[in-house]
Amino acid sequence: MANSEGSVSPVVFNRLALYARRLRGMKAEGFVTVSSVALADALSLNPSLVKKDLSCAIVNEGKPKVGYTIDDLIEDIESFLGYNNTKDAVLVGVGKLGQALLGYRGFEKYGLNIIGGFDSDESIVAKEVNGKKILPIGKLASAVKKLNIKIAILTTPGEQAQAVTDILLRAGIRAIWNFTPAHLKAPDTVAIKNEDMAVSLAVLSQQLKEILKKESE
Amino acid sequence: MANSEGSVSPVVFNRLALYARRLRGMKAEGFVTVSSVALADALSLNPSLVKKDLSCAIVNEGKPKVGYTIDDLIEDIESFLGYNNTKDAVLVGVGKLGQALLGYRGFEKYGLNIIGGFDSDESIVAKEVNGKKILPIGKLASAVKKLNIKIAILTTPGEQAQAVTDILLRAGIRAIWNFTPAHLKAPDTVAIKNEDMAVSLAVLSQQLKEILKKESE
DNA sequence: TAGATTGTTAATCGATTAACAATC
DNA sequence: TAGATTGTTAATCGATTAACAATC
Repeated sequence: MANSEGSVSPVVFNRLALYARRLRGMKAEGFVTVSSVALADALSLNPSLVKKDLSCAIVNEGKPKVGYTIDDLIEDIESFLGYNNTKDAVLVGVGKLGQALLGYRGFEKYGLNIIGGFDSDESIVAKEVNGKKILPIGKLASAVKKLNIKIAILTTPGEQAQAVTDILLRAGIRAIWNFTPAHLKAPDTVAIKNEDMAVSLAVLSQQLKEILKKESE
Repeated sequence: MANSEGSVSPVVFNRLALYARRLRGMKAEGFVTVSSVALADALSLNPSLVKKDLSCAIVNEGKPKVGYTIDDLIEDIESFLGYNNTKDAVLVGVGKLGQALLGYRGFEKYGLNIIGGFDSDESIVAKEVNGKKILPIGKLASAVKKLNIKIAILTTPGEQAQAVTDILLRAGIRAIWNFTPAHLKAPDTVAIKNEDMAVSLAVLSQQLKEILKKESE
C-alpha cells in the first residue's frame, strides 16, 4: 500500500534519498529492475528495512519474483522527496562558498531554483556569477516579498548571520539553509537546516578512529 | 560515571556536537554554569535525554543544585568529539567549493589541518589560496605517502571523483570527506562521509512543507 | 533544612528485523 | 508447478522518557 503522502521519520527520509542516489547509479550501470534484496545488499542494509522504507514512497508497486522497475522506483522516491516541484530561493553572502553554491548546477535536478545572490560588497554587486545576478543586500527584503520566496540560503560570515536572518524573517522567509557556523535564533514556525561542517568532520574522524582501532586489535 | 571512551551511536554523537555548539553560544552570552534542564530547554529536547547523552562524554561531573561548569562541559564534549587532536588532510579539487573550504579558518578549531590543495588545472597550480599551497595532482600520491596523511577532502567534479578516490586509496588514505555528488566505491575499511546537498535540501523542503501544512489546518 | 539537580535504573515507546501469506 | 520476491504483520531490539535515590 502506498503511504498517504506524508510524515516519515527523518531517518527514513534520509535513507530514501540514499536509495535514490544508489538507484541512479545502478540505472547508469544498466540495471532495468532491482529487488529490495539487491538494493539492500548494495548499501549493506537489512532487506526488510529497505522494503518497509520503500513502501512509504511507492506508487508503482513491485512485482513478486521480479522486483521493481528501476525507473519507476527512482521516479516515485524522487517525487516523494519533493525533487519534482520547483522551489525558488535567494542566496545571501556571495563569498567563495556562496559562489560555489550559485554555480552548482545540480540543484536544478533537486527542484531548487536560486533566483539570485545578495551581498553587501559593492565590488561584486551587479556582476553575474554563473548566470545569476548579484544584488545589493538593501534589495533583499523587497525581492523576497515581491517574488513571494520562502527559502533562503545563508552563506554570509558568521557575524552577520543573525542580522541577515532577522531581515529574512521579516520579509517572510520560512526556511533557512544555514551554512554559517552561527546558531540562528528564529521562531519554530521557520524551518532551519544547519549544514554543520564541525559535526560532519567529527563523525568522519570517529569512523576513522574506530576503523583503525579495530585493525590494531 | 564517565563512559569508557567509546562508541556511542551516531545520533548521540550528533547531539553532543549540537550541545557543544549551543554551549559555546551560552558561554558567549555570559553563562558560567548550566543545568541539563536549561540546555534541554534551549534546544527543545528532553532533559533526561540530555543528561544521558552528557554522561557519555563527561569527565568533570556536575554538581547537584548547580549544574555543570560550562567551560568544563565544553572541554569534555569537544575532547570526546575529537576536536582536540589535530588531523592532517589533503584537499583535491580547487574549484570554488575547494577554495571556500581551503579558506575556512574554522576547521582549525575542530582539529583539521589542511596541508594543501591539489588540482589538475595548471593555471591554479603553484598559487596559494589563503596561505595554502596548490600542487599538481601528479604529486598527490607521493605527498600523501610521505606525510602519512589519512584524511582527504574531495571537491572535484563528480566525473573525476572515483578516479581520484582510487589514487587516494592506493596512497593510503583511510577517510574521505566527499563533497561530490558521486557515489564512491571503496572498501569498508575506509571511512566515507558524504556531504549530500540533495539530502539536506530535501530535508529542509520537507520541514517547510510540514510547517505550512500545519498552518493551513 | 528544603529544594533543586545530578546520575542511574526502570518503563515506555518507536524503529528494526524476522517471519509469512500472497502472487507472479 | 516451484521458487523468488512482494507487502505486511509479529517479535525483537534499542533509544527515549520517566522515576527516584543520592547529594550539595
